[in-house]
Amino acid sequence: MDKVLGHINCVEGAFELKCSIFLVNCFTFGVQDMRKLCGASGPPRFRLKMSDGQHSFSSFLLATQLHHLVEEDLLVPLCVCKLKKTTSSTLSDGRYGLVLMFCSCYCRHVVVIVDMEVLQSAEETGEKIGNPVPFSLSDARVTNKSNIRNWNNSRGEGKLFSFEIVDESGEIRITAFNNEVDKFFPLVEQGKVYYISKASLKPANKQFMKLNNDYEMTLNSNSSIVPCEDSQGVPTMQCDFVPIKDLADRDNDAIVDVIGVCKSAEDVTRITTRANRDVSKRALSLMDMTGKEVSVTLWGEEAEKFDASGSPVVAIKKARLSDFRGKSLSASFSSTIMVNPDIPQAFCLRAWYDQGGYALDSQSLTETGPATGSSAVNWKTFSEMKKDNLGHGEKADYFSCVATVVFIRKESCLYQACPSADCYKKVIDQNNGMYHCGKCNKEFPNFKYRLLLSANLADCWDNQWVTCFQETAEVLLGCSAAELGQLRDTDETAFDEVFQKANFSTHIFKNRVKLETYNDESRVKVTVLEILPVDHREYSRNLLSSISKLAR
DNA sequence: CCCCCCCC
Repeated sequence: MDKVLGHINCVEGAFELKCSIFLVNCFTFGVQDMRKLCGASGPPRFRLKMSDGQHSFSSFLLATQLHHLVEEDLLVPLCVCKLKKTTSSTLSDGRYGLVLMFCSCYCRHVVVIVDMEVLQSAEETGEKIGNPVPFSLSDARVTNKSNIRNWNNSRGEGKLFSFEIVDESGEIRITAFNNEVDKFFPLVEQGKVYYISKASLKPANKQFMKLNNDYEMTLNSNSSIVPCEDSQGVPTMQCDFVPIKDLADRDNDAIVDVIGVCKSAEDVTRITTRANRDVSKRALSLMDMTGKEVSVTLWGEEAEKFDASGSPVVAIKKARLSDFRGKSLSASFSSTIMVNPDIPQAFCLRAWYDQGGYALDSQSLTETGPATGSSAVNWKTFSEMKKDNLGHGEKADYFSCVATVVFIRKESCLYQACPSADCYKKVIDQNNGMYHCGKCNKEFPNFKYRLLLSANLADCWDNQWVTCFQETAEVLLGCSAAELGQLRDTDETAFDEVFQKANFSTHIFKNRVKLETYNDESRVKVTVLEILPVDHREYSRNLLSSISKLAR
């Protein structure tokens, strides 16, 4: 049996049989299933699993004119037979393929045996020949493996990881949950080749699907993954590298493959995302023979483990291009990062760089320099923010301003949050000394205070309501959430003083602005990301610039 | 059964 059986995309031609001698191992499936399978009221049909000693395939159907072989006890498990004529066919309705777990996972194809001859009886054969590996997918190379991720939502909680596989017919994503994570996570390695069988197949949610496939697979308790030793001929990752210089002409949000020498790298830093997730990041500068550099941001573990020493060649498949600071790249969950990959383009770059490329006076497509004090700061007054419709685009806008606090809402500035380390969910007071967190789905005897401030800021021309979350609110009030909570509960005068002190203070506010719609009503929401002390030179420059714009 | 794609 040739390896062409059971490709990811199950093309019709894949079922041409290249070898005609098979060992019949066993019979499976009863009469009813076969009728369901055929969707007709014909005679019972027999499904056979056969192997050639190396691979087995379980979706053979015996043509009715050969049923006598079964009835005469000639075609029995372990006999050896020669298939003289076969046809392949596709089940017309994909649902049957799924219901029957035909071909283990994905294939709706069957091979109908039209003519065959029993060459050797079961008695003569004696035992199963070889140790055949089931076909469901052919050898499939793992191109991208995720970390283990936990989830927790209204439908429950658990852990999962996913990986992507490619063979000569296409690509598909496979996800493992819970028990299957423990079982398969250590086994699956990026770049290696496996036989994968008895996975479940389901239509992919196109909203999230980055791969070119309408389906995706889930591992279940019956699934098996067997490393394939002979991986020759299984395609390695195919990259279509874009020269760095050409990135300048590519659209924002384009997904590109890049390769370059890592000339420099930032240290890894921790940031908190808008979704309150702590994540590591590290930006690299990659350079190629076009003499241009571009900044690429790595995230999470990729950022932490990256080692820039020795200026390695870095290839990234599926990086996202952004127009932040000119042009820059970001690796995402679907990106594959390869350091010093074993490919010709990498050898070529290495040689070029070591033989003089390193000395090239390269230019970066990504503007660099400190965020404050450079032209990268997007200074706006509140009236400019409104006039320029900031935040009305698809993505949020960012701007900085110098403004004075004119009012802070004291009411509802604190909320009782879940005491778990990384959970900021508001807890429900059970009025029995316990507090319930809907996110962790647990009750706690305590809570932590968190700040959510609504403040009115004014500059010389206008004012604006803004939101400060925990960190910025603590800066604005000069007081921690825990301290403020304590004061509110014990010393109202001191609590009020905190607000009086913060009122009419002037700072640099770095903000995010986005139009948000609730119940058909749209309004611009301004969130303060950072509060910095006023640099008077900056302040003057900002004022002058605003005045001159106003004068025009 | 997830679905995060982040930061300026």
